[in-house]
Amino acid sequence: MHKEHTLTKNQQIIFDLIDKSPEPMKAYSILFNVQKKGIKAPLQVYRALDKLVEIGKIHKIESRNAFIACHNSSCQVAKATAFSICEICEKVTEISSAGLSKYLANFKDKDGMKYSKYNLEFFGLCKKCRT
Amino acid sequence: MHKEHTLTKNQQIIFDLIDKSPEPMKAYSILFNVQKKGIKAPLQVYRALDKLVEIGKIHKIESRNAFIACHNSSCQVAKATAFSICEICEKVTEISSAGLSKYLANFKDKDGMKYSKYNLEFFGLCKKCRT
DNA sequence: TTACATAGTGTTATATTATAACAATTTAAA
DNA sequence: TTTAAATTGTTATAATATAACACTATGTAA
Repeated sequence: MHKEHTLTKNQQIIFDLIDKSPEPMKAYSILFNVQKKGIKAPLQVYRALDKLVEIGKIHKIESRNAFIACHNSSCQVAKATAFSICEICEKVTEISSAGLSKYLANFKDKDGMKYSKYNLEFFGLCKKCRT
Repeated sequence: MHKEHTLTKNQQIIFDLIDKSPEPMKAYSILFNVQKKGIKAPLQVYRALDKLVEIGKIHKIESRNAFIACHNSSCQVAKATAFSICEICEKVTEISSAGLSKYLANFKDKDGMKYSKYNLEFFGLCKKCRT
């Protein structure tokens, strides 16, 4: 479970928008959508995004420069993320697999180094697009 | 082993530069470095980068918007990549672990879907920066 | 060898993503 | 209450990436 943070006004507005979105949202699309709520500048969006990522309420899909809400309630470590991405429809799903996260959290490189933080993006075709 | 492709002039110039670099290179840094060789515009760089990524000669580090040469000669599937990234010095190393790639190539999500293509980025501190 | 398709090139302009710098305000803790 | 830390609002600008178009090279098949 996430540590509870009281979101500020801008953070709440932007989180709500991302949380309602069925797909990852890009920063300038977020900006466009919240302008009627008084958020006028890119920086206001990016600052809220940075904070929301930091506290684990949202994740950034690095290969897409887009953001989705975290729906992984068992996600202890907000910094360990895994997603599947459909290369046709661009649907993105957060993967919550105890096995996978355990494997990656325990993975050691050649030098015996372990990493608590990672981002994994799988690419393929979703059920719909495969048919 | 990579299928042999004859690189074009621009592709070769840009690959050589990235291949010699001890660290991932960003597109505009590449551009700056190859201007004396007659490559003048961003698009010339991006086109070569796209092709080099496509044929597996280089990889893109998504979280850094930077490119490194593939030094993983056993990398059958150029589309299955894993890196460790030092959060202090930004050193990036390609991970070649048969165990890891086997695990990820065989990973199935909830719906039983397997993914041949993935990108994994681990974050931590490298040996030097840990001390 | 010619003709054709495919891939690559060069160029200008522009779109998209993200941060710097600074002043003012709010919040939370000592 | 006072003080430090975080957040906000704002303008300007940096950094990353693609669109569109005309032209050129290369390989292949008739």
